[in-house]
Amino acid sequence: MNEIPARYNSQEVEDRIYKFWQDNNLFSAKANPDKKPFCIVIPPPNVTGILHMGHALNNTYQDILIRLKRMQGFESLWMPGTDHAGIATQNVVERQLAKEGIKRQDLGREKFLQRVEQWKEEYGSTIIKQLKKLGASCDWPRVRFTMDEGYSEAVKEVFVRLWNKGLIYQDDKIINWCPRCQTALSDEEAPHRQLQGNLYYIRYPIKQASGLRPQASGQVKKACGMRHAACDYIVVATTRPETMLGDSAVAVNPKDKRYKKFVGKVLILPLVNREIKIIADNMVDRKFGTGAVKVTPAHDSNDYLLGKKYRLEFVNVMHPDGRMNDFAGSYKDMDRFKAREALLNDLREKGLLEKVQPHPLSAGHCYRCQSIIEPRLSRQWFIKIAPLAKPAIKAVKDGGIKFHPKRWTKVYLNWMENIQDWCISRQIWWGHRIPVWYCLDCKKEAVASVEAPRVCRVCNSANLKQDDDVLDTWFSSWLWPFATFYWPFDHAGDKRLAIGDRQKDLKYFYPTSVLVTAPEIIFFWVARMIMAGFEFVGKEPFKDVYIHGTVRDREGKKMSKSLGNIIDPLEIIAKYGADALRFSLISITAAGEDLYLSEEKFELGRNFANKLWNASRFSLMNLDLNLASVDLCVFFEKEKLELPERWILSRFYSMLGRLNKALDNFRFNQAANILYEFIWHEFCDWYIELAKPNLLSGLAGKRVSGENRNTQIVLYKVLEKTLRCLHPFMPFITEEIWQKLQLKTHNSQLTTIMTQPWPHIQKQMVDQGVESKMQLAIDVITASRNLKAQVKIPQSQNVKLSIVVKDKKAIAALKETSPAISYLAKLVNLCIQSERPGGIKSISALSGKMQVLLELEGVIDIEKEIEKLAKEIGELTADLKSKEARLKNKEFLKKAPQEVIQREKELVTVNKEKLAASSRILDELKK
RNA sequence: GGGCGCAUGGCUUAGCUGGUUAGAGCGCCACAUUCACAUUGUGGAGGUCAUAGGUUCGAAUCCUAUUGCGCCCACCA
Repeated sequence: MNEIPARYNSQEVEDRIYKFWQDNNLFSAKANPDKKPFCIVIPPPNVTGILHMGHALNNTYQDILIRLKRMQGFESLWMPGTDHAGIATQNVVERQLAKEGIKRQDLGREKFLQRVEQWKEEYGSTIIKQLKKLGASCDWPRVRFTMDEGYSEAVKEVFVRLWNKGLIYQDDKIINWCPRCQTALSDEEAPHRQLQGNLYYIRYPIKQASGLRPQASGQVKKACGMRHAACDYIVVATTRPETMLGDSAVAVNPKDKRYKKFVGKVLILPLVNREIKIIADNMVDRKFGTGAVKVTPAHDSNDYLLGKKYRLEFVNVMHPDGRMNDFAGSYKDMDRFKAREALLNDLREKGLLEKVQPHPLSAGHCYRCQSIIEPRLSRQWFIKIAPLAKPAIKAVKDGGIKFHPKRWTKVYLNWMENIQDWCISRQIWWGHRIPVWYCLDCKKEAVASVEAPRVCRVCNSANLKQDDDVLDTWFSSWLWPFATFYWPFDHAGDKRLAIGDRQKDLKYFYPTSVLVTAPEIIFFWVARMIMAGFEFVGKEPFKDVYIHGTVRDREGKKMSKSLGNIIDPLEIIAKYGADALRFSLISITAAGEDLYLSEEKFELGRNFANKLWNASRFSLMNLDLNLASVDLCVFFEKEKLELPERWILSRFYSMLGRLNKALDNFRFNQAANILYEFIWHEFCDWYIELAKPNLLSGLAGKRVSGENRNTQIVLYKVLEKTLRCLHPFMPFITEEIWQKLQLKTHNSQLTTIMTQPWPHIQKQMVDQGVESKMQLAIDVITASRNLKAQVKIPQSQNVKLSIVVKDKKAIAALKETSPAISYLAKLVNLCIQSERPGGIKSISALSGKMQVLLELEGVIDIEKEIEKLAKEIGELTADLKSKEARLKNKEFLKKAPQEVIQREKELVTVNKEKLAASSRILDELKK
């Protein structure tokens, strides 16, 4: 006993066990024709990443599945890796440079990239180390990085294939521009968020026939939109007034009577005094603002369309960093928001700012730095994505790929069916450079190629230049499920596997089985992987997509560094243990719902681990036989076991049935709770207590046959199988205990729980009769404890108990279990009969079919007892009334299933008996 | 503007295909410490299942509407 501490010490166990697993190569998986494959590719965390609760949750789900399937006999592969995360990583390194007072431009492209590499070498494995702390059983030697040499070849290959199909094009479009990161972003990377902004109403003077321009204030008379023929100006409403410097028209709706006469006239754009036209287009909403809209084709996507349609001027008024440029006149070099203020002041002074209205609006925000996105006209690379979406839509509609929970299917389909072309070029340096080359001499043709071309195909010049931009990070991530298997095989890049083995691996493990991720990743990654899978490999990348919730703080806010509400999983692991972290996270998260976290929640897992530890400690202290030759099924058939043993076996196997079902349905929290309930409240609370008399010498109440050996076997078997069931959830503690158990009962060398088979259901051991007999005993014991507490008799004091029950089966069952009852309820005498004995002073409790009476030596508090009985009688009467009414209802009798009616009838009988008994006692007491 | 989710005791929640006396955990109250575990045990108090209608023999569960909270999508000048 001394060698096992009374408290589970996760710190002492976890690193040692993890090392044991790794040293024994237990996470590795190989194409194995004798087994079915099960494969998960990890959502590759950013190389810059440090483990947060979202990762902890995400990877715990994956590890549970991987470990479960490994035990269930699958060749279970968890493919690990990291993502180069272009913008995020570049930002991190740029920030580091800033501390040294350097900009990346000072270094130049080559040197900067060296810096990033250097940074990656130093910190890139942080997240991997942290995943190991969590217990992740990834096949680490396979680890991939989205900028591995071989992986990069896959990226280029894909680009060229799409290029050859004509699906890649370059175009000038309004894109999401982040002025801080100074790059284009895809629509998904610029999520809209609510802002409290203003709607500014600005007067644009009309150019008079005389050619005279109205002066500033004083001269203007009437606003337009007022049905006056002689307006001097038109009022437009805008939320981004600084963009007016780039206006090239004002648009109205052609049906708008207020403005009909102005269409075709010319306005003088204030502040810059440029002439712009008034045009009419159906796109304009007559009801919004003044019904007249300024048109800025280089800074707004709608305006861009108008600009193209009416051949307007495209005036870009900003530098890439968000400051105003030469076209902004006196506002040149001001930041866009400073310029806004300055410009509004000037308008106000000139009397051209009619009014300002608070106006909630939503604007894109950079998903990496949160800056407000500037829609900006620029030349970028795009993919025509609609053709790729087709098979990806079909696969989900046909059920070839399933989302769990189901509701995400709709979200996915809705996005897919309205998919927009994907902007894939980024103006940063860290990433896959776009494999397109231009000839600087003839300038005739751009070429896309996996290998850098030597000479121009047209003019043979060697003066070629590669495109400066890099590809969107997600353009490499979308290949993850197959590029990690070295697709397309024939590139020389990575020498870790022979080409034949690469092909074999992909063939064996692809399509992968399950993808586990968070909802915000559906568009970025899940949808695109599905498209890539069909396009490049011809098959779906995975069969099931499990979408879990978002980790929030206790107020429901997302956890973020800036909010300071982070709970660091590594601190939790240090304090509570990785198993506790894992179990707590899983157990409190309803399927697919967000989870609201606070540190106390981890006590749940820690306490549970400690409970299991101590139950095991007790078992280890009391197991002294070599059980190597015992087969549970044979044993069960041969031996006539006592009720507690039959009961715990029955409970175990019915628990296993429910557990399997929950896991099959991705109901992880339910699975965790089934195990918790069984281990704590059945195995520990009841079975171990019932096993004690047989195991411990010198305890009173030894059960009849006192078969110590049978008790040992059942205790061991149930514990050992339970450990296996719990292993995917709490891998460390289960391994530690399991190995100790093997040593104690088998004298065996160290093996591992990891590769033990998942327990098989043994239906012959599930026995409803046994369970209800035991339930009767549990009810009596509980009632007895309850009665003792009520009259403040210490639980340890021996008492006399009578049970009154009519049901003959129940009487027989109670007689069978009476030793156990007497032991656990501390009874000197247990009297089971069908009629209440007279003349004994006692208090009573109703439990199921039984009335339980506790004999008392002293005086009973009659008032209290009467009160309690009256309450009971009241409740019983009400209940009886409603049940009898139901049984008289013809519709009920006609339509309800027989078993429901039957049970209702039984309850009426039982309740009637109880009511009669209670009334009788009440009468006695009243005398 | 469209879509989705959530609403159950003081807090966090389970309740999957309608039939329970609506389960837990934390917190609270009372009692318990030689016998695996105070990271414990035993017992208790505490719920008109957001509101209003409807379907049904029967609704926390299904339908409709309302309210509140949260999330996602959209070319909301």
